[in-house]
Amino acid sequence: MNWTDERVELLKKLWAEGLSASQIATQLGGVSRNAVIGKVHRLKLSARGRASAAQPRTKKAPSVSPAPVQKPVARPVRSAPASVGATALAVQFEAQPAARAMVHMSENVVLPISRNLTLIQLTERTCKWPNGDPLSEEFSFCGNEAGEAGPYCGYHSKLAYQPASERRRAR
DNA sequence: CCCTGATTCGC
DNA sequence: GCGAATCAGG
Repeated sequence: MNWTDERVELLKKLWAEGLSASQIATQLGGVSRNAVIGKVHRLKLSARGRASAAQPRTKKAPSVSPAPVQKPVARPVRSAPASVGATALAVQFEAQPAARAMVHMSENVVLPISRNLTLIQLTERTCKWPNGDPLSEEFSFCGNEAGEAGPYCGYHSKLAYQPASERRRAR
């Protein structure tokens, strides 16, 4: 990939918006974050808007208290393979408002404070539970730290539907 | 270990 | 000019 005017413009824009070099790299595609940083320097853009200051990096969700949290959801029924996708979807949309409610309830109350990442911000270790309507502007992914077992954080892995074919199989 | 940007230097 | 490797740091 070469630095076309277009790509340079996009780079400038995203850099000004405060995205990290790696995020910009994944958006541009075909370049590494090193390449982005190198280019940024050659363009003498290093300063970057001064405004926002330091790094927003991981704010940890308030520490987990063992407080018994009720599962906000109806569980998917075990059979009906055909409707399974729909069932999972239903769970998702039912769970979400409940989860929000939980956050606002009291400070003792626990979990799902999502980092609300966009698709491109996901890594192999961020929870990929979707938040909200995929067609809306606010659509995001949970983004909390995913467990070693799967693509979701501890909380969402309990809500996620696991296809039988992936429940116990390598290869 | 995850991530960040900065710098160096062979190409 | 480019960017991988490396460094320094949160």
